[in-house]
Amino acid sequence: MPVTIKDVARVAGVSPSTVSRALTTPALVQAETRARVERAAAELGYQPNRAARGLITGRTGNIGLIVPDLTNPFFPGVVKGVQSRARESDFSVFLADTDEDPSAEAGLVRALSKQVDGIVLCSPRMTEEDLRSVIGETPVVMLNRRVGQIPAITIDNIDGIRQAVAHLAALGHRRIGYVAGPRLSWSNRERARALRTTTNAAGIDLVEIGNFAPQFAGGVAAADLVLAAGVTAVIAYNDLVALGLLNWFATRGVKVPEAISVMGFDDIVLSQMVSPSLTTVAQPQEQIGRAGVDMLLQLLEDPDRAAAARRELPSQLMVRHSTGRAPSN
Amino acid sequence: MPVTIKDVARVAGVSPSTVSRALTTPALVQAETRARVERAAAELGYQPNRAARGLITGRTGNIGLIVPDLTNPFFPGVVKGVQSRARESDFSVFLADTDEDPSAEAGLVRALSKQVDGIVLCSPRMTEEDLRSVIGETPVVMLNRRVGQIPAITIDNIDGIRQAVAHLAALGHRRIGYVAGPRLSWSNRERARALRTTTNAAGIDLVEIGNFAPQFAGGVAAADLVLAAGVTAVIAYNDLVALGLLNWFATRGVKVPEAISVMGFDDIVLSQMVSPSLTTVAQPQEQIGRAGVDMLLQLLEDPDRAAAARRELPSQLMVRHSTGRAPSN
DNA sequence: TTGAAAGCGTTACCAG
DNA sequence: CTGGTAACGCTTTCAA
Repeated sequence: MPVTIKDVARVAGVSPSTVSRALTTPALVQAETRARVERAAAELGYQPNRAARGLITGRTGNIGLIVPDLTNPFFPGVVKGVQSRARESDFSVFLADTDEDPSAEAGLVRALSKQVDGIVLCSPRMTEEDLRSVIGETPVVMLNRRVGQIPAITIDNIDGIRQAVAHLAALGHRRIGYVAGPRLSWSNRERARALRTTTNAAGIDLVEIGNFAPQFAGGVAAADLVLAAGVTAVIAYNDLVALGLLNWFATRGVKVPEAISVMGFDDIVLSQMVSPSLTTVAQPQEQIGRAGVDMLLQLLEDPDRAAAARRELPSQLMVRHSTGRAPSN
Repeated sequence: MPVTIKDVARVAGVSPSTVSRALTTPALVQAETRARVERAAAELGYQPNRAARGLITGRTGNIGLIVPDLTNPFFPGVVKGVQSRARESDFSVFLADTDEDPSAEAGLVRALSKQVDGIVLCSPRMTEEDLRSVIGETPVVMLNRRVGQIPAITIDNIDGIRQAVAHLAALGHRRIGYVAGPRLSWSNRERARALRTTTNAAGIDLVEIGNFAPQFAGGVAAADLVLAAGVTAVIAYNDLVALGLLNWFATRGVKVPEAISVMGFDDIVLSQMVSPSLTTVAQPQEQIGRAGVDMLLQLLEDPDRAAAARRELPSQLMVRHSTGRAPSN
């Protein structure tokens, strides 16, 4: 029922081959013939069948995107970036959500790999072993994780933490807490490590608390531990955790920032929607997504040259009310 | 390079036809042969090429999902539902985000339609005319909108509004505001209409304010108008708008719920993360997504019988702090 | 119950 | 510059 290349060929009075060329390699066909083909195609509303094309070219025009949890507002930002960048190059996006289940990741990659030209793996939690086995089979770009030479987009966690600590130090804090995220999260390990060296260099005491789930509930769960730690400021693994802290502090009657300063990481939109608004380190979410697709497309063009590509995006401290003033002590 | 059906056939010592049958219509092949094929397939890690299969069966095993804006936390919930239900039936999901641009919707549907068996259209804003033209070409299930006999999943907006108004009435409110959402949104029109009849029946004054963008900024923009309207309670088109109101009220020093009660709609996770937590009407987001896929799959099975399908899910008032106590007046 | 062959819509290759 | 033919990986007749 749908119109095929043969229909167009018949209407244009040429062979299917010529139609194919006219539409995909216009330079190879006479201007007049091309015009005739284009007219016929438009008239019939012809849309090439991508599956058929992919069968022979080996290119599907699709990319896969795997995220841990769409419910964490950080990821939709990334997804939008991937989406819009992909569409610019006429790629479609397969989306899969692993529900924070590391064991599902590898399977999903394998399932998707047959239908896509490459995969953007967002914040993968899987083991390095799984990772390596999986990237052997399909072009993959990782977001928010760096493992060896695997193509990856990351942000500058170290500098982000540096900015955060400098801010707290300037406010006079001498003892701060860190509510850690998932043990398997690369970002978490990076941030924790940066925090240790930075606070150490600044002569600030660091109390590490956790690990906790990278969600609101994780922050709620951590809140009392934070209070017990005797810190005047706390940095949470991400904004969601920070919001959980904020919320529990509010119900406990602990004033923020008067009694304790709170900082997040990510700059999800929510962080400006709460009061006090949340001081946080911004990750350019859409840009991360776009950069991931950029790199993947390069990788598809030229597997060798791009294979070594890694790119680090800047992070940016956003000072807001939750660290608004220095504590008295 | 990838392993094809022929490879499996060779290893199993049978013909490709038999492999195909063993894997897709096991009943048609002898138990022993089938076992041999399955062993070979597993050993080689064979994954059928869906594109090739689709070429001949006319089924892609993919569904398309189009949402207005992934950044509104309502939609990720729906996407997760679609995702997980689709995966249960071995379907993959193409995702597209229109960025709240109604004119992009029809084009996206057309672009996707060649690559999918059907499309789930979430909260479409496009005109009825576009809608009808588009559904003529591809199986479509709408979410959160009802137009004629087009298959659709909706929630019971009327009952949701009824519960909301009853709650406010019980608290003693006699004059309430409604911050309207997008003019083109079906949900918005439904809620506004329900609000008129319900408040009218209860002898409550209704002040309609807006339209505003269905986002945090929309609520911020509406807040002063709400204060000027002299209402003791306000219902926002959705939670995001309500959060915008809450935020602006906070900066204005207007106490919620003491000075004014605020209600949202949707029950996005955020609504429990702010303080005061937001009273809202819950829409079962994942369930909406799942129901949409359910209906789409039915529709694919049996286009005639299911074509008339429409399903309405219940909505549920969630009372929280933002309407916590009755106003004194 | 199994195999051979045709064909899905497209592009690539080779003549002309 | 264009047409014919083969091939992509799979399923589906049709015979055996």
